[in-house]
Amino acid sequence: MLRSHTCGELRIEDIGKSITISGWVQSNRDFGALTFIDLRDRYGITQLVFNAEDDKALSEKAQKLGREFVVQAKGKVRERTNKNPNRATGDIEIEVREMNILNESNVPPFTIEDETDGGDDLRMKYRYLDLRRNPVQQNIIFRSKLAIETRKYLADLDFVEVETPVLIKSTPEGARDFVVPSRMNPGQFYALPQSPQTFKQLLMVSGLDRYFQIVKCFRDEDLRADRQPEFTQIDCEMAFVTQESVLNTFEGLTKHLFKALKGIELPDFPRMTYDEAMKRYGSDKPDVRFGMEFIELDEVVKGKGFSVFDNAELVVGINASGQAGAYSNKDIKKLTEWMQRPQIGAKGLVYVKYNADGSIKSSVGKFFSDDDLKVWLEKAGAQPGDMLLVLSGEAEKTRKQLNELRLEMGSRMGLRKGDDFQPLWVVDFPLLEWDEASERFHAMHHPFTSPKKEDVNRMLNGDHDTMKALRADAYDLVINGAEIGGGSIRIHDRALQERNFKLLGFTDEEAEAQFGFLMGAFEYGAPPHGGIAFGFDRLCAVMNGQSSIRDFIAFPKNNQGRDMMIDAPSPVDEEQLQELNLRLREKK
RNA sequence: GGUCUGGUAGUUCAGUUGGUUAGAAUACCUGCCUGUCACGCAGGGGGUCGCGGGUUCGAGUCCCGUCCAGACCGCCA
Repeated sequence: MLRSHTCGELRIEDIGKSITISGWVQSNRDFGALTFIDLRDRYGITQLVFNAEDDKALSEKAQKLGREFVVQAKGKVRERTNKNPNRATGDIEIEVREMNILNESNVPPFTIEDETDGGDDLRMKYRYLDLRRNPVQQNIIFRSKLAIETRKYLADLDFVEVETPVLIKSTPEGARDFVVPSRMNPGQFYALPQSPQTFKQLLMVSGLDRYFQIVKCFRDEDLRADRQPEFTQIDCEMAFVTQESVLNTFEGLTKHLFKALKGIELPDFPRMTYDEAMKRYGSDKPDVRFGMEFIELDEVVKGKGFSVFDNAELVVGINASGQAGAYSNKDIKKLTEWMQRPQIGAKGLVYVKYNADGSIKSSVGKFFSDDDLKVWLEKAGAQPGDMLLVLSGEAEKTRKQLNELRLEMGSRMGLRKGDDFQPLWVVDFPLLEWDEASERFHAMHHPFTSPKKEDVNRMLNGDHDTMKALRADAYDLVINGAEIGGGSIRIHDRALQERNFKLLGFTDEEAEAQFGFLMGAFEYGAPPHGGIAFGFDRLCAVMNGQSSIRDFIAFPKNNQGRDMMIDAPSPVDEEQLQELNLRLREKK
């Protein structure tokens, strides 16, 4: 028996017991005649004591234990003379009688502690050591529990977990596909799924009624802190439902997960249309933990001879409450420069400080009298001490820029608290988005999304401008400004689906070649259906107040899509290429 | 495809206007120490300053290129 107890479970009640524990050496505190070893495993840390008076040879052996050695110790639990209140096992220690070194360890390249000194690349290269650290281990355990609770909740609602294939067909729509050559079909390729979308719809045609899957998806796009090339979704689909049923079901799931894992009872989720979200927050995934909503100022700023505003499509601002005193001219200048960085690209930033003493100071004081500015402040509901920040220009761009500013100010003002969770549904997304560059429509969600019932006829018969105004039964779950999930009611009618492909620029032949199987299925009694997919990694991160998903994935990839531990991707043998009928292009 | 930040001891970092033998903390090694839990004390070893080129009497420092890492924009139906 390598252990009778874990390193986390012995307590004062266990005093006197003879036990065996195994684990890793966390630290070695050597006092000559007395040696303390902290032994660590997933469950905790227990202190071992070696006394040279009792057993000199054993004590000397203990003195030589290095960090991360794997050790088995047999001995007696005893009460400590100096207790450690910071540790669950701090009342007891093990008086060791026998010790075996199960394995030695090199000196680790970074400290295996809650706060490590290791940089990101080292941690990724030695991920198996990083995963020994308690915070990362807790994240992985959290993820496991989240998956288990998801399965429990959905299974109770009669959802069936179905595995869909990983080797599927490449489609040019949407994200880039990862592609896998087929040895048995020379010159042909599988693609890894960006999502199991068409399969889950087919399962609805099959009458499975309620499907879910916790499933890996793959997208060959550039990465971010919250984007990995392979990621996990809680993927779901339901037959005979309206949007309302889908939202209620997955609001229920989300509430259950927060209750089960965080002990938090979330109130009902507010709903906001896409248009409203854009108008009030300049984003389709607003962080509603704080207000600072957009204030449109066009009516009160135009026609006063300030050409920047007069020529702008939109003049819009936010009120940074209580910030007038906190920003010197230099600070404003810095903030303006921050807004002018190419990532944001604002032309400038207008401020109006409503000072605590009631006086007004503004970067556009030359063009507007105090009385003019007071009208702005009134419109913004500003109080003395507040500061108005105003942008102007082309409407869509300006809203996007002000969204960045709002989030930045929210962060600076400490309004985006990690332990505050504010979910909302964003609904009524546009069905189609006109892309100027390629002069064609793109599906806002995906090409299987149904227009709203009242828009179906307009979609079948309308002109170009009508198409721009079509609304979809598409919805996103947003928590704290992060898009956690998205879904829609799907098209289940062949004619409507054909029309949609046509609008998206498919020829009939292309649509048939790529999605004929789906449209064919629609002709055999496809029920109305809809669904949703949650970003599982993101949900883990957001529930823990973090923005990077990497620490919730056991073996993540870096910015370049590389696994730095196994060093993938890597070249393959010429022989392997030949077998796959592939030839690499000569390097230029 | 682009923008920004960084790369100096095992690790995390400092390194002034270009100027002597490149430092600190921590880790590591040796010795001492019976109540530590960030143990303490004394001593020691440890550097291709990412790589290549250039400017200069002289480059960790300036310039050009390149590689790597991170954040972001584009992209992500």
